[in-house]
Amino acid sequence: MSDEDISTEKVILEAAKKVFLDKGFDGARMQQIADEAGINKALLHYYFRSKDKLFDAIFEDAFMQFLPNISQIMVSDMEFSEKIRAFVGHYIDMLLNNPHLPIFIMRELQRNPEKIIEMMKKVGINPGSLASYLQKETEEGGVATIPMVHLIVNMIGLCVFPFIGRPIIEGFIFNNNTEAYNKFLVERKTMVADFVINAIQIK
Amino acid sequence: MSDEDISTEKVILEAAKKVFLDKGFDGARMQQIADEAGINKALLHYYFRSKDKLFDAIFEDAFMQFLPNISQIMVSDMEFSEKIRAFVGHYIDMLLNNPHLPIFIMRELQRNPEKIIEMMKKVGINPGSLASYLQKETEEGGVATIPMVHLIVNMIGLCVFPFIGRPIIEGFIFNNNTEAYNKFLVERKTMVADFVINAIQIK
DNA sequence: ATGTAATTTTACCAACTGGTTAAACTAATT
DNA sequence: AATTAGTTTAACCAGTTGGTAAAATTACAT
Repeated sequence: MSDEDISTEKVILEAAKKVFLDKGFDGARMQQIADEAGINKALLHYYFRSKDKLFDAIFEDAFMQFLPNISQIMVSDMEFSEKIRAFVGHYIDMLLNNPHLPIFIMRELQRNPEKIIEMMKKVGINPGSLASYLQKETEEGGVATIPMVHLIVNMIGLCVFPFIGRPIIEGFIFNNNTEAYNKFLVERKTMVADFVINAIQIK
Repeated sequence: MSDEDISTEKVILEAAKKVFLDKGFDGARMQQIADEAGINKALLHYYFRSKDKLFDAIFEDAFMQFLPNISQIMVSDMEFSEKIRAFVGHYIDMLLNNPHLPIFIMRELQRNPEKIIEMMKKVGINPGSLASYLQKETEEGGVATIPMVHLIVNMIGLCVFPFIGRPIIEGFIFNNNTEAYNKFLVERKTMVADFVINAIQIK
């Protein structure tokens, strides 16, 4: 019982994640999720009573996965530039494994912005305290005095944007050459790090 | 006839733009667009035969508006750093006037990536030639040898991302303080320009 | 063997949605 | 007065969608 139970639940969650991430809540169909999971619609409602409940389960997981664990790296004892290199590398790697994550999160948060409050409670991190910690470190370390909030947004944006803007970049810049686009994404692991490190160096 | 005709069509288009940009194609309802326009559903179909046709009219406009006219500025005779400052300033200004544009474009292009081909035909620009033009200019001008494709994506990403990620930035970083978030956006006009210029300077 | 939970099958429902139709009304044109 | 295009009203339709109900089946555990 328990074995099958868990595995079926996981199969459903995986199928739901796939469909929801691709189509969004409004575009997703319960039937499609059932098909993807290899079960029928009735069983879907047997495990998760409603589309909303199923979606919530997916979204919470996805949001946690999307949240860069920036603190963990940034509070280590590396050189500041090495911290940036480590963060960018890890974060882009995660996005390469979950390319649909960013647009999904953004799309659904725009559909229901109040959700952000719910999420803030479930996550313990406090971006404010991290920012002031880093602000101090950079000021002491001969790094340009860019407000830390901007630096954090810049870093995340540089990592995330190429995934959100995939159709435009792949289609417009790379003439629909998927291979070139993927190579471009991998290149960015070093390219973005160099870019950021250079940007905050005092001349 | 012609007078009323044009004005009603515009009213519908404005209403449709508002609803589509906010809800996306899947989330938008024809009834809601009719209400927003202050007319009834029948008249909506009288002017635009179907939801798809109405959406296409909106999307094409929105896409053109979103496309940064990067070439125009970049081929002028300014200093390279001034070009960057001008581009970032103009582009962020446009986004401040159309804050929902980025997430709308990204969402709908993900829903129907083939659309990018249709759009490429309607737009004359060729990002490839611009990139090689700029590449030459920077190499001659003592600027760091960052591949121009990365530089362009970086610039656009730095401008666009704060608008796409609004709920996260406003909610998570600014504790839902909308005023602080807006101030942050305006700051970025100089902040992003400085950041990019610094990043590509050779030390 | 018996009971129990998981699963399928099938049929079904109510609400919603895009879209249509036709008749009537309005206001400006001729 | 007659015409015409724009617009409203209101009813309606067919397809889709989330969700339910119930009976039958499967598989496992006691």
